Amino acid sequence: MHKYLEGLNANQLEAVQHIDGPIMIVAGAGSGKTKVLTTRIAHLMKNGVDAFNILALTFTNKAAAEMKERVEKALGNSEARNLYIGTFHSIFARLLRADATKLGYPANFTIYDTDDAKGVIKDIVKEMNLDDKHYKPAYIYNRISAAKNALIGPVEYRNDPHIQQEDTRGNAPRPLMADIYATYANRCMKNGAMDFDDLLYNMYILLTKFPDVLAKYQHRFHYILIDEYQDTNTAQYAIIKMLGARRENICVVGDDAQSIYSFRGATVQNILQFQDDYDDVKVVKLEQNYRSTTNILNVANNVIGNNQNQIPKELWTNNKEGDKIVLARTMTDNDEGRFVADAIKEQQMRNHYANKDFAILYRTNAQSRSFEESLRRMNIPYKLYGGVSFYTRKEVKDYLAYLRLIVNTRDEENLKRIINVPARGIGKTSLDRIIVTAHEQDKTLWELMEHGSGHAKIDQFVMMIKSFQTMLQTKNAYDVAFAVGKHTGFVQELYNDKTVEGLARYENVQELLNSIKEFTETPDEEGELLDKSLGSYLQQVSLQTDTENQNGDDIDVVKLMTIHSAKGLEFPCVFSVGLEETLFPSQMSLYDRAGLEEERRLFYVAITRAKERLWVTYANSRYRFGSLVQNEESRFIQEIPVSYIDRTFTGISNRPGSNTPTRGGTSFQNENFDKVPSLKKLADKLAATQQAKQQTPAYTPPANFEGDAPEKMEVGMKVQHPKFGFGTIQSLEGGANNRIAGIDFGAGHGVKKIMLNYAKIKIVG
DNA sequence: GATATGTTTTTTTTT
DNA sequence: AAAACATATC
Repeated sequence: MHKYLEGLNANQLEAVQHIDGPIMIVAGAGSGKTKVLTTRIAHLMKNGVDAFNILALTFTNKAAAEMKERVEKALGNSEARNLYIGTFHSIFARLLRADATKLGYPANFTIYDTDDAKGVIKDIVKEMNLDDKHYKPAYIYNRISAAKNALIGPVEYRNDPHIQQEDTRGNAPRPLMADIYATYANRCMKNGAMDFDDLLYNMYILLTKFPDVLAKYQHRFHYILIDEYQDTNTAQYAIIKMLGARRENICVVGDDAQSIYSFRGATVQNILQFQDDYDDVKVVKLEQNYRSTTNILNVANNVIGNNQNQIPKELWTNNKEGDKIVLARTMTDNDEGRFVADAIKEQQMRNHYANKDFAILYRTNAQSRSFEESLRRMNIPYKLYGGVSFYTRKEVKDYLAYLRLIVNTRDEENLKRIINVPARGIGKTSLDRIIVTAHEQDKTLWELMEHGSGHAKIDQFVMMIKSFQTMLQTKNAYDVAFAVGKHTGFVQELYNDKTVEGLARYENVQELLNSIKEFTETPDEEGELLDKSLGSYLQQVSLQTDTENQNGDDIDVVKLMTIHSAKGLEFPCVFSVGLEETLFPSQMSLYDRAGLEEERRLFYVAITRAKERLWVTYANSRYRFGSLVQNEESRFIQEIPVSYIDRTFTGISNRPGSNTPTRGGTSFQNENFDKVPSLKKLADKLAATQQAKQQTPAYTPPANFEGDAPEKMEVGMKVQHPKFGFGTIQSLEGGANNRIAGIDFGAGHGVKKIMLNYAKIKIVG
């Protein structure tokens, strides 16, 4: 047997050695899925398949990079670099470059991220004179996104009676949705830009409308492999089907129990029905788990057993039993943070774990705060994955906007973004005038400005951008980017800002420049001259999320991330935190079975990331939107059989910084919890305060309302405000010309800081 | 046109 | 609580 096939179990071997015809690999968590995929690719190549004829699609760049690396290792040569391995989005972006002009886009089209797209929608809503409180850009974006992922274009959208009903019925009708969608699609094309969903949708359109293009790729890709097939949406499904129709050498790998992306249009039906899509589908189940202890796996199996819809399978392991899992309940989110940091320290002392052996997994990015604080306090190094991405920081987006504009001047969004950054005297009024004229003449902003605008500062700006464009042909991405930073004054301005935030911004821009430099300095591989142009750089950076490329695997730090970003990863010790109703499961998911089952699958994913030790934690109360809220424990807690639980901790131990007393350390029966108000009491209290609010009569200001002079005010005085009504002065601060009073207006408005120079305040007693 | 101040919104999850 | 946004003032 070949060396690369050693160490595979019977089922894995069967999956690897199947060469022609459709195959579905149902791979449970930790069953060696990536190993099978990579070995199968190596096996195909050992059997004479050319790397150029293999297409492998993943969901993250990280997964793609790992796959490429492991194939290379298995092969022992550099042939793997010719493989088409990448995310759906990056591979399709690459393929679309070649034929974008057929669809009316420039070859160097811009890729809009979510913020860019929402910005365009916001502009459109404004232009149509609609209320953006009702036509919320985020809502519209999601709706358009869902349509595209279901292959519903603007025309189909308008003509679909069911969709029209959704948009026009109900208590919040949005009858102009179809118009906005159509305008948005037009605007994007005019801007020469595609959003994330367009990369899929337009790929589908390209293959459907141009049979020669379809034929080209059908002949190129003899073997297609799809990772995480349970997370594919309708558009991805249709494209795969078309690309693979000629040979049907399609290999899909997935686990219906880990389907957690339905909000992105993913439909688990794709994997459930794969066997109906093709004749003679070979099905291989990988049910042996090599990752987790028996206890952890049993917990996972029990939890997921509460779901109704699933492919029957039995995940088992030969691994040792391991410790029971630790269930911990704390008073507040801060206590939860402290508990986790303490537990990490304790494990490091007792069992000699390194920092990088720990992961803290949460439902929402906003939960990271308390863990960051506690880890920092205990000097435990950590790294945050996801959240506000490096590439969505304002200064980075501004810099990239310059670069994108230079490559694609059709794009108004990026032009508008930086035309006055740094300030060069082209303000809102001038800009609005150009926008109106351009739209009247059906031209892009750039077309209008290009040949002289009659506005000296704008002409100067145009000349500058043009000078950068001349560099595109001869200079690499870094040289152009550097020149842009220098000649626009952009970098200088950030450098001059010596505030803490300004310093951070300057550093971020330097980091961006470094990454561009790194891009241009990647050595050419033999026989292949890599494209180091700015256009090439922008293409890949637009699809980069910084969960990747920050080679975090090597550094010894605790990792903090959402469960979604943890998919596909594993850690010796895992903390699954925030198991509270309305948080996990999320509030949004509580009302239908499908939503709840997806949350449960998410919990399943969290549990199955753990190899050796697992903690499940939750807090009685936590800050949300700046105010303290009480939560019940998650229903998922009840689904963990008590026999696997080591309930060693409730409450928070008695240590400095904690104001929660504990008796006898960490006992299960802790009296603190008797003091937690019952749900009933809370509900009553809530109702009472709401009633109080309603009983406060609406206040209407008297006519001819005149205020008194600021210097007359004193603490304790009863005063009257035209909007807030009667109140009492609680505090006074600021100098003679800038007096600020803290005034308590009672139940309706509470305490407000009022600037006495501007507000009219009348003394009434 | 830029800056300062006040008001509103944000939280699912990501390519 | 923080950020994004909108309005007012210079």
